[in-house]
Amino acid sequence: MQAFKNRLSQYAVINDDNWELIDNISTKTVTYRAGEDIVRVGEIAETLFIVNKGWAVRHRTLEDGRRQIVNFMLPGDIFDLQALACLEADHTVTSVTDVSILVIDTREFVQLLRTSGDISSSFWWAAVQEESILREQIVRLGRRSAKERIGHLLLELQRRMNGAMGTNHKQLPLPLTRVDLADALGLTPVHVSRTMSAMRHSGLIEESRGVILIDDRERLARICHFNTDYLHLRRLDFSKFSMPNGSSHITPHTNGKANGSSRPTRA
Amino acid sequence: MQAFKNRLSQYAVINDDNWELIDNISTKTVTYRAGEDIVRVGEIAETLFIVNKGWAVRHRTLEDGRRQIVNFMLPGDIFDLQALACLEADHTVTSVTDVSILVIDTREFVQLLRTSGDISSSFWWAAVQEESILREQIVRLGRRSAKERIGHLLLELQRRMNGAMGTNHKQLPLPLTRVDLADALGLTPVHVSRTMSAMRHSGLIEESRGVILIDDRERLARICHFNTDYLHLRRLDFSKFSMPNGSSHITPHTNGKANGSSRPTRA
DNA sequence: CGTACCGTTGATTACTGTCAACCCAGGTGG
DNA sequence: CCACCTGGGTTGACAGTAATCAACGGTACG
Repeated sequence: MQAFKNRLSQYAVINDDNWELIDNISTKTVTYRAGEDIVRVGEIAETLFIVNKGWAVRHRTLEDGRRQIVNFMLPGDIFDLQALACLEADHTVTSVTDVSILVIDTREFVQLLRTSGDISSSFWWAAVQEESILREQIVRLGRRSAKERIGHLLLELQRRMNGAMGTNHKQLPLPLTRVDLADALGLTPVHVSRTMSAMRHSGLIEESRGVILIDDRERLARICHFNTDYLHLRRLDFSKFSMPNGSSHITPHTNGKANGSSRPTRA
Repeated sequence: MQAFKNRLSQYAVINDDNWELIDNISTKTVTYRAGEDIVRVGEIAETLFIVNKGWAVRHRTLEDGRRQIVNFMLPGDIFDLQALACLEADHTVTSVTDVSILVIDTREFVQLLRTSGDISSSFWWAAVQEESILREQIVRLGRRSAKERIGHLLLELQRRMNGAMGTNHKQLPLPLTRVDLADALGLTPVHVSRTMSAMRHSGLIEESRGVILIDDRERLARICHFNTDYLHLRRLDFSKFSMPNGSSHITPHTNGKANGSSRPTRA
């Protein structure tokens, strides 16, 4: 849960009662070895998942073998919120590294959402951010060159990893093969390899033993038109969700105006 | 609201009390001429929107002018659910045709979600479907040829329009230029034109005065690897959201087991 | 020490982009 | 009623990015 809390605490003001509620969510930890399927197409999920450690991908394979990675799931990411609607999974989720996953029962989770507006908001924010990342992936695939796609993705993953870990490193441990990158970026592994080596030669990135180093983030960001707006990294205003004064019985653990002070700030 | 109700009623069992709640949502109707911006990048939305009539697109333009359409908004589609998190819009929404839009106040909407589990579920389902459509767009852009992208998008739009209108036509009125299609599909207008004319010659589609006719849907679907699973067109099971027996005070208009019968069916 | 997996590089092909001309329908105005 | 204009759409010639096919090299591991 730590990674999710890291992520959240940077962007939202959560009071102690609510941190306690989050801590008390009853979870089961499950681990998978690298390359195992966590969710399969067509399954109806009964649970939500939060990545605790390791990387996973959501992907789809067409009948003729073409594979597209839809998004990467990093520590702190929640997935299958769609389980709440009890729908069939339309993609497979597979671990990339060894992973540990927190499993949350859907019914219990829905109850939790009812008890606290702040918690609803937290998860809602996470869902909005995820969707936003999907939209950016669409722009990446539709309108960027190979070099831009690679640089842009690396910057995104770096930002997200730092958010999950509560760090701000220039290094990015990247447990992905050229095939993975190609399948995420709509390219072939050969072309990814070629393009990355060109980027290495022009000093945009360095790479050694699975770790990417981006020395001049500004420069890479300029070249790739990377802009963090879509990650919604600003402080949140949760007042929309706070309970009206007349109905505090819905929220036993918080009072209606607890977050009145959390106006949006231009971090 | 009719289009949304059409869409919803095909996939969910909603009881009369809840239909009434939906009908009583207080909305304001706003109309825009073709080509006007409805939501601009960077704005913080205070409202939700439901498309009532006409088409709109969500899109983003890079600094150098490259433009990507992220998704199409058809009648019955809800947008800016992210307004609930009070976040800045990361894309612009623009009308394609003249449109009429229902505007719903966020606060009031959040209240409504609290009063009925069925209503929460309906909107949740819509949100999940939307996200699913985004994921399919990613696969389309990443791993499909020009011909497949075009055919696949046309089939999706046809299915969605029929869902919104409650019809099952072979015709699809398509108010999009080649430029729009190109910007949605990550191609150039010239190539879209060429590819569509090839598709016309091979009898995959017909086109006259802005209306596409897909005579042999099966054939086109086979060629484009189109599969409707991602649209989640099956009956929903809302029991996850139904209130537990002990807390019916939260849901004055419905009792806890009203939807016990809506098991998922293999339509 | 050989196998397996991954990354790299070269040669060639092909799909899609670019630039530019032309066409056509619809609306406007003389 | 017809010349004119405008915004799509189409077509051709050519260019360029990325895909394909294939060989080779390095590192990990049994």
